[in-house]
Amino acid sequence: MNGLSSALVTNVERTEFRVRSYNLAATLESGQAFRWRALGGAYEGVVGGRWVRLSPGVDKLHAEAMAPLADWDWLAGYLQVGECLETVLASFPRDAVLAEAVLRARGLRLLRQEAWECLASFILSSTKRIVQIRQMVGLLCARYGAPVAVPCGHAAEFAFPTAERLARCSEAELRACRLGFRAPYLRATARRIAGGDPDLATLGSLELEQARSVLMTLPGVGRKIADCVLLFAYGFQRAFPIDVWIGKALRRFYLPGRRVALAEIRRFVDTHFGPRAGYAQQYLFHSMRSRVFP
DNA sequence: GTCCAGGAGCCAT
DNA sequence: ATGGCTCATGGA
Repeated sequence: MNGLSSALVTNVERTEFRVRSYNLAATLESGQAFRWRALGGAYEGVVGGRWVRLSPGVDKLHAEAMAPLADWDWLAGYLQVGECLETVLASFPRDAVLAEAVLRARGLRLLRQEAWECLASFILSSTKRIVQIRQMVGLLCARYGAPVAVPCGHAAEFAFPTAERLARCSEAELRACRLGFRAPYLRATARRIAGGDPDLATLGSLELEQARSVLMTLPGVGRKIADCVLLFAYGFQRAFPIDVWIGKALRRFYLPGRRVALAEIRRFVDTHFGPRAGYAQQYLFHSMRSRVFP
């Protein structure tokens, strides 16, 4: 190895997070975030404009990122390694369906993502499969994201594009990223966010319902996508996104035998799953997706 | 070909 | 309030 590449390789910094029960694969592949690529047992992605490689260990996660780093708080927060999963599970109601879902995805966690990336990604999510959302997000990043530092010899990586950058895109440029009818939604919302109305940095200090109604003023953001952002970016753990999978699961296992409107499903969810309902939702979602039904 | 995907917005009841 | 229709795109 020559001196140059050696110097660059040493720019990778490493750390470990001690964690009780952390299912990295289930967490990073459960449809919360769309930028992680599996490489063997490891995962590579970009968090907060930094390239990251993660791999699971025994009661720990190994992490790599590029120097210089003042600290690892940004990654610990994203991964929510300080969250006590036992406390979360203890808050769940005793019901057999949820219990099985928890067993099927031991160690699944909720991430705490950057608000704009989460919002923009879920605007793209409507009537798309997760693999296709990943493709759209990947195209946006490659074309409009700022390049980030990567290890020597590593393929180029890009940050998630800022709202300001996407606000300058034409609808045609966004459609060229395969966004389809979501292109005008993303463009219009990017312009709102770039203009500072609403200010995503202050939403977290509002009450859940208040923050939700602000998000729902954005083009392309209805109840479901608002709840995804509230849960995955702001940590409102009562938020309970109901997509087609979750709706199917709730009707089948909790409200069977008759035709049930979405409003009734919401009333059931609010009373049944408790203060960490959103966490329960993620277990149910993962369980439904990883299972074959007759 | 047909069906469906981590929906939203619009319009007619 | 509630129920249908349309909006692109790609994979099974």
